[in-house]
Amino acid sequence: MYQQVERVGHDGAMNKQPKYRQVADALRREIDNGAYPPGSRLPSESELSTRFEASRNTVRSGLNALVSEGLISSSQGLGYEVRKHEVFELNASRFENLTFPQNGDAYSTDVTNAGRRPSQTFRVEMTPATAYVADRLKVALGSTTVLRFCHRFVDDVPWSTQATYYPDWLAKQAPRLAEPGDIAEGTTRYLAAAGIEQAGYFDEIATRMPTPDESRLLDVGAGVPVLLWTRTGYADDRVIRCTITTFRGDLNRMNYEIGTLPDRNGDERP
Amino acid sequence: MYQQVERVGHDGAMNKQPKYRQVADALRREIDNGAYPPGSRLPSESELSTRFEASRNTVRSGLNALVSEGLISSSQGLGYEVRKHEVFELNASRFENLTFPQNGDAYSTDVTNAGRRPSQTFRVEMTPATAYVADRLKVALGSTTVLRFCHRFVDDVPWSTQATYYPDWLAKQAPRLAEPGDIAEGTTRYLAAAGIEQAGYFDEIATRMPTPDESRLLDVGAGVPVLLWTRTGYADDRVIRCTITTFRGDLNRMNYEIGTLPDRNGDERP
DNA sequence: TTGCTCAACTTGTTGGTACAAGCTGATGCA
DNA sequence: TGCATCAGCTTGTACCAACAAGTTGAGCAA
Repeated sequence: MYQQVERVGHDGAMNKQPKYRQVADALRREIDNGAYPPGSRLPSESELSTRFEASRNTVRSGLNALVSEGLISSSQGLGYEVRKHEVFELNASRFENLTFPQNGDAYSTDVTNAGRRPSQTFRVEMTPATAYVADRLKVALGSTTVLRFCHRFVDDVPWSTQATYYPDWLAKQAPRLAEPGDIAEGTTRYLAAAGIEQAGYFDEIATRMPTPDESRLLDVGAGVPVLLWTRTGYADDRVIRCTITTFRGDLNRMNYEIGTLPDRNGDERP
Repeated sequence: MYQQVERVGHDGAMNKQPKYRQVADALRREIDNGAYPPGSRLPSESELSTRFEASRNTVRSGLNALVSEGLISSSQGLGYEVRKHEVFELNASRFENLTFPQNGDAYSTDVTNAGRRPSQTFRVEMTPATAYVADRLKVALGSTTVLRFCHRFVDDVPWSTQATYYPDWLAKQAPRLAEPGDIAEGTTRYLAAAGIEQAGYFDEIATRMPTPDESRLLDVGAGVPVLLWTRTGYADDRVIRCTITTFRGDLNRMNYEIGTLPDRNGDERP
């Protein structure tokens, strides 16, 4: 039942692409052209099967490729939808200082300023340092750290997770870090009051596909990478914290302003 | 021929996961445990088919999920291999100045310092500004820009593409920008000699799955996102360039040092 | 009108088969 | 010995069939 689709006379150029890829390429082209705008639904598998003279499985392979590219998503019973991308800008270089109302970064402020509604769940726990965290905090692997963990939402859509690790010595010096509740005035301000002023930080940005855990927390399907942001904060020569933030890659972009640059106004798309 | 694998007595907990997902989860666990270390080969589809008492198609679905996660890769005739991740660090905040030997960023220097061999192909062309570039360069959509394009390799492995766009007015002021050859002393130094000194820049970092073009240029298969780095350079109030760099997300990590921080030495893993 | 059921759509899962095509090592010929 | 060939492994592509399960709207019942 195998049939190689050679269509030489039909296509002009020698066409050695497998059928499922032809399907994917054709649909991708139509999506790019705007024939299927963001948010619209694609024809059903059986319709595409008829159109491309291919079996349902072959069409599914093609669609699956587009899902992996992050171009479309599917839901059982509903069909395939062209994905929308509304990117949220994160200004990471704005130096953290005491004027920020809460928790070290400008999440709530930025989201509210964008006219969206922020919400989050929060927990505190003591946890042994993983290799990654131990390296950055300059503590022994497995030694105790205080973890303050946020799961953040924008308009009730899962947006990011943020895990901040503090070394044990700092938690002794600033005991409220290890207490379960929120720190009303913000951790940065609280630490400053305790004599710990963050003087600089080191940011690392990486990307990869989400682990199953991350897929669950951020509610991302196949084809959406995560953006990993690790910020290690220093006061003098001491590491005072390590913050690992996981973003949905399709909804976020990080910005850094360095040196002298004019006032920015207009917004732009990816 | 459909059979739901309910295995209640066997598994204890109610097991409602589809079979292909059970396969993926089991293999992921074994890879994480080190049973299949990076670079090693997985059992063949038919062996897995026997082990999991599933059809080859079902096993392929499970393996496909792991490929999409970026955990393994497959090659026809060879089998499935657990992916290795050697991450290359890119220090993006080191302020660009005249001491850099070439082309605006520290690519060759960094790669050579890491004991790897850099190589690149290069081309120059005049091209109309896309919406993305026009926005950043503050020029009209479709107006002429000079594009200087690099395709970069590390030890002959495709690593990144870098497209730098210069506005037309700048190319008139610094005509060698539009000439096809390399600028020996580096574009930054050349522009400084022409009276254009970059005073600051604005960086944007995003991630997504590669387009087919990017997959080809960077030689990435399914499951590897790209890291997009856009740097817009300013001199006084004028935008002098916009550089869009595309990295393989599995091989690169970007770093920013901001504020005062101690000397860093030890290296670390993701 | 309101609310429920159900048919008819959608995609998801699992099985089967067949052949194409890439890789490797054994075999055999020169 | 050296080289070409080929058998036997691997994954890749393509088809078929059947049933599970989520969604929606039509239509009937209260």
